Amino acid sequence: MAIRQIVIGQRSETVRRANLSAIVRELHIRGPLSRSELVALTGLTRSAIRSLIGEFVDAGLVYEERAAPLGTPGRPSALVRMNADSAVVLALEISVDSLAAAEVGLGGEVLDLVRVDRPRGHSSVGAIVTDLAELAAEIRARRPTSEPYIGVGVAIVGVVRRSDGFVSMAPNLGWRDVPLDERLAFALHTDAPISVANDADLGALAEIRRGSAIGAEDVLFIHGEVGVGGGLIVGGRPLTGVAGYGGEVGHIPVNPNGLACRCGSVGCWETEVGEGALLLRAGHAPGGGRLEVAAVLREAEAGSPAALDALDNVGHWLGFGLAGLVNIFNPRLVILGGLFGRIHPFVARTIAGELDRRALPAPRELVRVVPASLGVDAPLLGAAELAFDPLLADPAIWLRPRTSLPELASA
Amino acid sequence: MAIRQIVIGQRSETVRRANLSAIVRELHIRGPLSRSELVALTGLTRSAIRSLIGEFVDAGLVYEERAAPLGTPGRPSALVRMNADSAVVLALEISVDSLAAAEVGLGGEVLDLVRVDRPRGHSSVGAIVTDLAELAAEIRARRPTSEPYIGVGVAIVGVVRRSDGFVSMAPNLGWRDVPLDERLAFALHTDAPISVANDADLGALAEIRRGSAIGAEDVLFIHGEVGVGGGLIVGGRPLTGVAGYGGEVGHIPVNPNGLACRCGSVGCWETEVGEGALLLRAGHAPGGGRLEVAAVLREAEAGSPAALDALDNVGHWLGFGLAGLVNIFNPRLVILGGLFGRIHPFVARTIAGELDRRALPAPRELVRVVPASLGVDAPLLGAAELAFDPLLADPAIWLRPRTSLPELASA
DNA sequence: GCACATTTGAAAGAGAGGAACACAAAACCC
DNA sequence: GGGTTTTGTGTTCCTCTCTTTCAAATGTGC
Repeated sequence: MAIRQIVIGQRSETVRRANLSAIVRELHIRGPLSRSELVALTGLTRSAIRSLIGEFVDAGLVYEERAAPLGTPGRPSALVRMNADSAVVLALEISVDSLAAAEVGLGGEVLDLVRVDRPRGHSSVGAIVTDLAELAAEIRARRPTSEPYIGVGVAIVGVVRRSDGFVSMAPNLGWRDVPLDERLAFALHTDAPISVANDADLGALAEIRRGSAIGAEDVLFIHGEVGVGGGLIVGGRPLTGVAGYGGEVGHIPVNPNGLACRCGSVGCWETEVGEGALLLRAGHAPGGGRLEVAAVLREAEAGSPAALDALDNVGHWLGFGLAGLVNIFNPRLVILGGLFGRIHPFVARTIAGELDRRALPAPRELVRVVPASLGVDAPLLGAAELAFDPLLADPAIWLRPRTSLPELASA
Repeated sequence: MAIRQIVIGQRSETVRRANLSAIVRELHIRGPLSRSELVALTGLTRSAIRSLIGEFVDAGLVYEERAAPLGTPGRPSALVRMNADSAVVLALEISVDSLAAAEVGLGGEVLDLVRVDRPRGHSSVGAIVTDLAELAAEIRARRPTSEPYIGVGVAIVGVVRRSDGFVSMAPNLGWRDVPLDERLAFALHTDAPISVANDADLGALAEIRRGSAIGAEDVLFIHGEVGVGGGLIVGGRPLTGVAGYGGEVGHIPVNPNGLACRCGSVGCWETEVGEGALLLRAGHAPGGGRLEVAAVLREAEAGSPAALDALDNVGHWLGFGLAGLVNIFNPRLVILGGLFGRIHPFVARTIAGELDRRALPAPRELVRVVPASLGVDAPLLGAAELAFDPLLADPAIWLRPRTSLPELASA
């Protein structure tokens, strides 16, 4: 019988897992909720909610607090609130010009956050891993308890294989084929599972969980920096592709007569809309970084024709590429992050014009283009969310082994 | 409490539905299976499979037949086989130059199929609906039983809103904003649910269910004809976008200096790779249709430089666009359908070259480009699959009301 | 203070799959 | 050709999880 198991049959246990997961997910994303709100959200009965919440309370992941009366008739419902300290993750970010680390508690509370500048250009894996470990140690030292992290999430400017956190390529750092998860596990002295993903993918995750795209199922997060990254949410799930390399929108060919791209191709989108293109056209040093971009924006505000022309040109190409993406994905929302978020006020009209001209009417009408709402920390917060995913997907695992967690008041 | 139900809590009934669905799905897609193969596939126990199969047998959807010994030791297992006549759908197709109708039974057996040529160019909705109804009546008349169809699926060259089968735009027919489902329901005199979708989307569905992409989770089906359509499968599910307009790859802008496209934009992919572009460059009448394309292919085989150049040019632009799509989607498979399937032998090398040059190494390595395996009927077969979807998703509904179905031998 | 609305708590009930055992049928081995 | 091995079936009882039901608790509004 040459047949492998593909479909997994469901059992009662599956139901329990799904329901526990739904409750944790709602609490984690929406914040404190009353039992009856949970009843409304999940469609389960009060009894079921009651018993499931009871288990979370016993495990210390959640506590209930007496709610202030809301002015509505009926017995007031106690608020169910996540215990941020009961499950904490470490989030790390390797960006073009900074490194960051944060500790985030269940429910999304940022307990601590450190970001340090990093010189642009190539760095050895060892150096960056060491720097990150130092940041992590700094945060760890400030932490009162000694509970281990339940997971580590890492955002990196680079192409990452999702299954195992293998960094296939990170041109901004000069990396190729780096098993980053292993290196970090060693440097951080941790057994916690380490998940690595592309920074734009994680920015998108953060935006749909905590930013301007909450609840949206079809979202394109386009992150501009030196290069262009894309975090694409399709039907509520991140587009990973067959090996996790999906979403590399920066290297869509858009201009057959364009410039050589560092990826080896010619006329990629990022050669037309990346930071370098903007600075060059505005008459600034193309390697200038964020400060130089800020200068261009100041000049544009002051009315400098060169700066305005450069922004207009980038806006044109941004719209050109976005039109194709809108036709392909029919998204509800396009979120512009990083550089694109900063220049949004200057390019919004140009982009809208290109979309009007080049996108099909039906998808065009439905899409809105907005700047990212989480700022520079979006990928870092997304890394935290990534680290929480196993807990959100199957909370039952966390309910059994841990019986004694820091106990907090429960009324 | 301003909260709407979003997550749906699971109950035992959900489990039952999921397991019934898994069984029907496997039988529908893989064909007859023994009980023990179903056990292996689903991970359920024999008792569970036994009782679920028993219900299907009672309902007449499935029957068991004594298996011939297979030469392996052990007691031979009875084969569980779908009863094709127990649930039949009607599939319809409105293509650029043909109309088709088919009757397909549960399990995918094509019971009857008719295809008639259609003059290219604009046609009124009424005329086409009438023609389709006639085809359907013809098939219906040949049918021995009078059981109603469980559903109707329609494939159409056009942009379709998935939720209700509203045809937003069909440039090949000259249609805008047509409520095709309503028109067909009236013309066919049927109460059966009617689902309408884009032909390329349905071609993709057929390819992952019955064609060359069985089991693949990330597939791009690119269908060339007068225009270019895309059926994109992401993570095993069709990419629909927020309103079902997703997958319109034909109108990705690829050439800023290109020709005006009938969509109103300039330099869309389909202006470079569509049938018109091929014929024009090969020195044929651009409106010539399939016969003219066949002529070009014969000339190319005979070594005509003009034909070869035209094919090479189309191959170049095909690869150019595909490179971007491969970078975005990181697919396992790109399937070329329609015109692109026919010219595949002539353009495969050119496409591969463009991909090598323009796609990122990581996704490039993982993708294969193949011609469609189902030929012209792919969208029609996909329409049938679309009509089966409700049954596959929740077979329980079909188990209760129908107690008397045509009974077939069960040993 | 009383009617009403809403939530809580606990016990009994129902639906679904799992585990274990006895039995059946075919191929293999000597 | 008979016993052994292997694979599959039928049946019964058990467990898990959510639902149902009823009584009690705790508010609001008049």
